Amino acid sequence: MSTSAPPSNRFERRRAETRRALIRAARQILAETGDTSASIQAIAERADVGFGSFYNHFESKTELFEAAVVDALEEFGQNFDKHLTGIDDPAELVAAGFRLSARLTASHPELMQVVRRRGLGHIHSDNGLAVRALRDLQVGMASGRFTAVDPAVALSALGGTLLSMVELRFARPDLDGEEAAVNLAEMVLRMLGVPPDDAHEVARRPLPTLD
Amino acid sequence: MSTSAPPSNRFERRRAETRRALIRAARQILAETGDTSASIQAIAERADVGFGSFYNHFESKTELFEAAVVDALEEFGQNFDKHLTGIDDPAELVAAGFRLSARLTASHPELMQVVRRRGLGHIHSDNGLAVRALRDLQVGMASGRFTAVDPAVALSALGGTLLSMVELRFARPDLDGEEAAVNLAEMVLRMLGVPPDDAHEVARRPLPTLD
DNA sequence: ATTATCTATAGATCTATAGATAATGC
DNA sequence: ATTATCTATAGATCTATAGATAATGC
Repeated sequence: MSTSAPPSNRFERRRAETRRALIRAARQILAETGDTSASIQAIAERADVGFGSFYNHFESKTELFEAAVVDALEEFGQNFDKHLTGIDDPAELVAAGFRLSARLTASHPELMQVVRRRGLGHIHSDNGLAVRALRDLQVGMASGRFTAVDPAVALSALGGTLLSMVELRFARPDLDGEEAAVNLAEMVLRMLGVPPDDAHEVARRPLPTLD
Repeated sequence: MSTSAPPSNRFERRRAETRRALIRAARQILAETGDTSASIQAIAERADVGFGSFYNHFESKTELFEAAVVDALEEFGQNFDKHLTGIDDPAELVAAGFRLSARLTASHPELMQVVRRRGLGHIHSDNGLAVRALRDLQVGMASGRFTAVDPAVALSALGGTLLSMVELRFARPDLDGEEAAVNLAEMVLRMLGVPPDDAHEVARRPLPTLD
């Protein structure tokens, strides 16, 4: 579904482009105000697409906005894949994920505003990011790096703190974002059962360069 | 504002009742679907109030829904006041707050659905609950019970985990709620810097009876 | 020939207000 | 006499669709 075959001909490419334009417009609206009451007409105009085209792709506004959220979460996950591959230690992975997310609020504010406003409801859904996080948590618990608890509980705690950090970045832009991220990462590691000294050190390891 | 003078005469009482009915209807809608696109007419009907009355109290739907969220958070805070007074240890207070919140999802689902859907954006606002939490965190950091960090960071972490626990209760009703709350409370205490042994014990102290 | 997009529009719905009605204060 | 509620409604806006247009496949 997220990895459907690349569009083979010009027809399908154009169709895909129209769909993308609508989703992009929906994402902008979610990021700017989070208010989904904009008319379909206004959305189509923003996407620079004919009004009727909307109905070639979506049955309702709700469906469009939901697709835009899933799309954003997928892109968020791809950033993790891109920048954090090769980190084996689950604890280091969690810390790096926090710090990466903090940086993304600056470099990709539109994307992260969508995560901020709609992420909570997807913590336990089967999107790629949640699935990967769950797997990393389970690896960490199996190896003893993390204290064992119900995986759903650990995932909740991790997702909740991540979202609250994103919220913090946007609500308090006056604070030093890197410092807040490191502090929160350290706290989250302690929460997961990493000894305080260890948590302090791991949270401050150099990050892989994020171009 | 939240503690305005009690309505002196029948006029004001009736006026207040109309306003309450509208807010109650808005809260129901927020709890049921979170979809704020219901028409003002539909909301007025649900509140069993004349359509035009809406404009005597609110200028827009946004204003009404915002008032409903503030109202819900206030009620959430009152539950803390009612059930958790007399607990002096900040760590115990945090743990008891988590367990109380978990129980409230069962006993007051409508209230807690609103907290779930709209709480994140109010973690750093000046509602009563956030202010109290901030104070308790600062007390705990001053006394050394908690590890000192920027209060806004601590508040984020606390609020985020609390909200994710509420999310977990609704998303995974199959899990044992009391157990999940205790586990999360223990994790949060570790996160705040309470030594693991302590955290384990404090999270399991008997709660004050919650009638 | 097929398919998506686009324009135009009918009909439904919604918002905001005006003016009538009902209830209370003084 | 005052004030809030209620009913009715004008005008604006929105949704969903029908039919024309444009672009590509075969």
